[in-house]
Amino acid sequence: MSRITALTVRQEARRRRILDASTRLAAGGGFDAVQMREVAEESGVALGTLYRYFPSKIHLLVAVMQDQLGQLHDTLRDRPLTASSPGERVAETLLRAFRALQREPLLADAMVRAVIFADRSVRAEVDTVSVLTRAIILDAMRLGAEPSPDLLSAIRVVEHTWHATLVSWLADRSPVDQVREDLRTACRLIPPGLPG
Amino acid sequence: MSRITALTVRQEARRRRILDASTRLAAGGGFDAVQMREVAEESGVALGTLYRYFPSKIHLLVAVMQDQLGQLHDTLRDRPLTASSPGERVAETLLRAFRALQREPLLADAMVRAVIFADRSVRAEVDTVSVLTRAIILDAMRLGAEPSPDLLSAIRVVEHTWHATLVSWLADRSPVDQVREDLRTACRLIPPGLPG
DNA sequence: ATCGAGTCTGAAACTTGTTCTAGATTAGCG
DNA sequence: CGCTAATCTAGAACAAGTTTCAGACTCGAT
Repeated sequence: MSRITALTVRQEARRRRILDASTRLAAGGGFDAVQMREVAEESGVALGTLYRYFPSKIHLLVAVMQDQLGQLHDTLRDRPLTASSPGERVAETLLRAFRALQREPLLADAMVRAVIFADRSVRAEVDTVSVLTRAIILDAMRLGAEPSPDLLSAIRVVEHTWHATLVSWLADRSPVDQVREDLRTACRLIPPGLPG
Repeated sequence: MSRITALTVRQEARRRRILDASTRLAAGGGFDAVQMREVAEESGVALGTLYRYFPSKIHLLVAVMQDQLGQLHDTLRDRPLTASSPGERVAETLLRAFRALQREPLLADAMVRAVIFADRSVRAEVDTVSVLTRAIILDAMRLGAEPSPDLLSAIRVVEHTWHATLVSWLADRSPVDQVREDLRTACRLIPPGLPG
C-alpha cells in the first residue's frame, strides 16, 4: 500500500515538476519558448516520459492553463466583489483576471494560444478549462437558481469574448483599454435582475 | 512597359496558383494538410519562392482567408437581407456566412486556426481580415451615420464571438445549434434603432 | 544584343514537435 | 527475496516548417 502511494507520489512530483518548468519557460518567452526537449530537461525527465504524461505540447500547455485557472479561482474567491448587478460583477471579475494576465503576458500567450489552437484530440482537457472559466463567471454572478438557456448563451458569449479579446491583445492588435471596454460590453448581455 | 506588365502578370499568376493550391489542400484536409512542400509542388513553384510570396504558413493561410472573405462579401452583397433591425440583419448575415463555412469545414479549419494563431508578425494581414469582416457586418447594418464608440465596441464583441464560436465549433466543442444561438445572442448587443 | 539586378529553382540543412527502441529501473506480488 | 509488468531513460529517427545557397533565368535598361 505504501508502495502504491510512493509511486503515485513520485509520479505526482514528476507531473508537478513538468508543469512548473513549463510555466517558467512560458513566462519567460511565451508559446515558442516552451520547447519539449527543454521542458524535459528542466524537469529532470526523459523526453519520452514527458510525452507519456502529456501527449502533446498543446496538452501540456492546456494543463498549465487548468493549473493557473485553479489558482486564479482561489485568489478571486478571497476578495469580495463590490458591484451590485451580476453583469457588473462578472465584468469586475474578468477585468481582475485580465490584470493578472497582464503581469505575465508571455505566460498568457502560451496558455491562450494553446487553448484556442487545440483540436479535437484535446477536447476533454479544453472542456475542463471551459468549465473552470464558467465556474468563475457563475461564482461572480451569485445566481439564486439554475441559469436559463438564454442566460447560458449570454455566458458563453462572454466567455468567447474573453478568449477572443485576449487573442487580439496578445497579437498586439487590441490595446488594453479596448480589451477592457469590450469585456464590459459583452457583460451587458447579462441582465441586471437575478434571473433563475 | 509591356515587360513590367508581363512580370507582374506572371507573378500574379504564381500567387494565384499558390492560393488556389492552398485552398484546395485546406479544403481536403484542414490546417495540417496544407504542407508547404506540397503547396509548392502543386502550384509549380520552388519552396523558396513560396516563402518569398508568403513568409510563413500562417501568412499563407491568412491570405487564403482574405481571399475567401472577399468572395463571401461579393456573394452576400447580391442577396438582400430580410430582417428589419440592424442586429437581426447582422445575425442573418453571420448565419449565412456560417452556413457557407459548414459546406467546407476543413477549409474553415485551416483559415480560422491560422488567423487566431497568428502572432505579431502577421499583424497587418490579420488586421485586413478584421477590416473585411467588419465591413461585412457594417454593410449588413446599413447605418445612416458614423457608429458611436459604444456601437463599435458592440461590433467588436460580435466579431470576437464570431471567431471564438467558430473555433469552438471546429474543435467539436460546440454543436451547430449552439453556434447559431450564440451568434444571435451576441447580436442582441446591437441596438434596434439606427444610431449614428 | 547584352548587362546587371532581381527572381526563381532544386536541393540540402536546420529546428522543433513527435515517435520509436533497447536497455535500466521501479513497483507490487507471491 | 525474486518475478513480472509497468515505467523511465538516453538517444536515434522521423516529420514538417523554415532557412540557406549556388546556379539558372527573366526583366528592364542601355
